[in-house]
Amino acid sequence: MLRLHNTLTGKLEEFKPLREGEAKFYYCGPTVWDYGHIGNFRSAVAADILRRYLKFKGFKVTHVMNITDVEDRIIAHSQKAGVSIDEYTAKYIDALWEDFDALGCDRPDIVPRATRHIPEMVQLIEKLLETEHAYRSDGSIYYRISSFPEYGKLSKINFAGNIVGGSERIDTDRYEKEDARDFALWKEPGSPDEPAWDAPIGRGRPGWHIECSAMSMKYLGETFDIHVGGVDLIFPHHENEIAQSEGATGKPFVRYWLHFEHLKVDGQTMSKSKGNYYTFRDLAAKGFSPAAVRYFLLSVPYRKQLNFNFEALRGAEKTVEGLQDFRRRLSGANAEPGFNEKLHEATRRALAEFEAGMDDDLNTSIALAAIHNLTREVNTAIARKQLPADNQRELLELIERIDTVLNIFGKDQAEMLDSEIKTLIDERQEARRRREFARADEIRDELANRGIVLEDTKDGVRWKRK
RNA sequence: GGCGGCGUAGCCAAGUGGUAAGGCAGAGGUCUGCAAAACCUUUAUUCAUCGGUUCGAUUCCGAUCGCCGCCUCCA
Repeated sequence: MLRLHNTLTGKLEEFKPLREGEAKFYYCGPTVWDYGHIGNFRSAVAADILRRYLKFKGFKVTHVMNITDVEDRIIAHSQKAGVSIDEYTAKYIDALWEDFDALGCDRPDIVPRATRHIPEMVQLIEKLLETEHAYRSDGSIYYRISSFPEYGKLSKINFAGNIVGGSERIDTDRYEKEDARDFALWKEPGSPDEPAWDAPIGRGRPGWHIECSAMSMKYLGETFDIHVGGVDLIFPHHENEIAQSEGATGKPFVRYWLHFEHLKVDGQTMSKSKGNYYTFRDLAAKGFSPAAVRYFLLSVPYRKQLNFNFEALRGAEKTVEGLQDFRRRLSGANAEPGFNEKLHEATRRALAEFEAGMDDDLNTSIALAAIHNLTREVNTAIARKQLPADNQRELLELIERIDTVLNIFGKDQAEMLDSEIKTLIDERQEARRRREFARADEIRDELANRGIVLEDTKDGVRWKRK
């Protein structure tokens, strides 16, 4: 039984999809503008884990992910560069998918683009105008928050003692709004050459929030199962999505809201000005493997703030190497026919603990602990040459099954070595046999320089690529 | 000022009203020609601090200190 923490109710709730056996979710992904920092990828990996675990639990999953491409900054920069929005965003989006793939995230089923869904947004705005949830002012269209009494139910922000009260930060330029909280649905272009769309509601461009309401409902229905995103989106973005969608349809918008916590760096906010701002590519350039980054990002439950530093990432690198070595060792072990009840029990227990952890609001820490406990036990059995073939098979199946969710064990290297390297390895074995260790070490160093790491075992030499 | 989250060993951290998971690093050992890997043993009388409730608190309550986020535009 999968239980998820629902921001809407503040409680851990059993996940029951709208339609038996199907799970549909919408992920407010990174904006094109700043997709690359590792905080964004923590969310991306968390969404990936959710998707994969829903599949693990047997749900047919529909995963929609948005990459915002009508942000003001994008418009400003594309204008400055003298290119279209599409031309401007293309390189960011290509890079995003490259990183996404490298991090072992499955591509979402649908990636709608705001720029391709203007008619849907316009339609939604028209509906909101009809129902008096929206009003025109000064060429723009705003959402009337006073028309939606439930406003604030997600973020639980107390507006009474807050915004209207003492804040000096109210934007006094915004006189055209009826209420300071009202937000733009459709914006009049600031200048004639600013990118804008002609529509029955007037020439303009969409406000930020409307795209998610329009696109999520288009692909997932007016009410759908899960909506996820970073905690920073709870207010105002997700609050506004609820207001727009429920205002327009009169139906509940989303049943489960999940929010991913932020990443800190050395206990501090990650920011460019602090010089502690890292992109995934920065880390890759420093020699960290994508698997290590993925492991690090998923090693702590998504609702906990995760503190990044290089010592921790080095730890993740070692851990992932250990897990991948384990899989290789397991599949390469010379197992005798037979079956060991105790190992079978350990295997069964590991799966049960993995699933119990994941069922508890996707507690990956617990899930990983179950795996580590199992690998130690199995390593001991292998070291003692007490791994029967039936257990070996069962264990490999388990790893494969668990890895459909975590995707950290790496692929089995079925790769063949080229003959030159193979000859060198044989030559080294021969040198070792003759106890010409200087020569043997020389060859080992030579291979290491070519990225081949050797390990001598009782069953012969094992190699891996570094 | 309002609201929320967090503070657990050198590092990343899980967790619970009943006496601290897991990983990395460290120490000792086994194995090895040496490595590497793996295995074994070991590493928090203690969970920011101070009070309170309780038979019992890291876990509940209050205060204090520190860190993070939201409360404004843009996303």
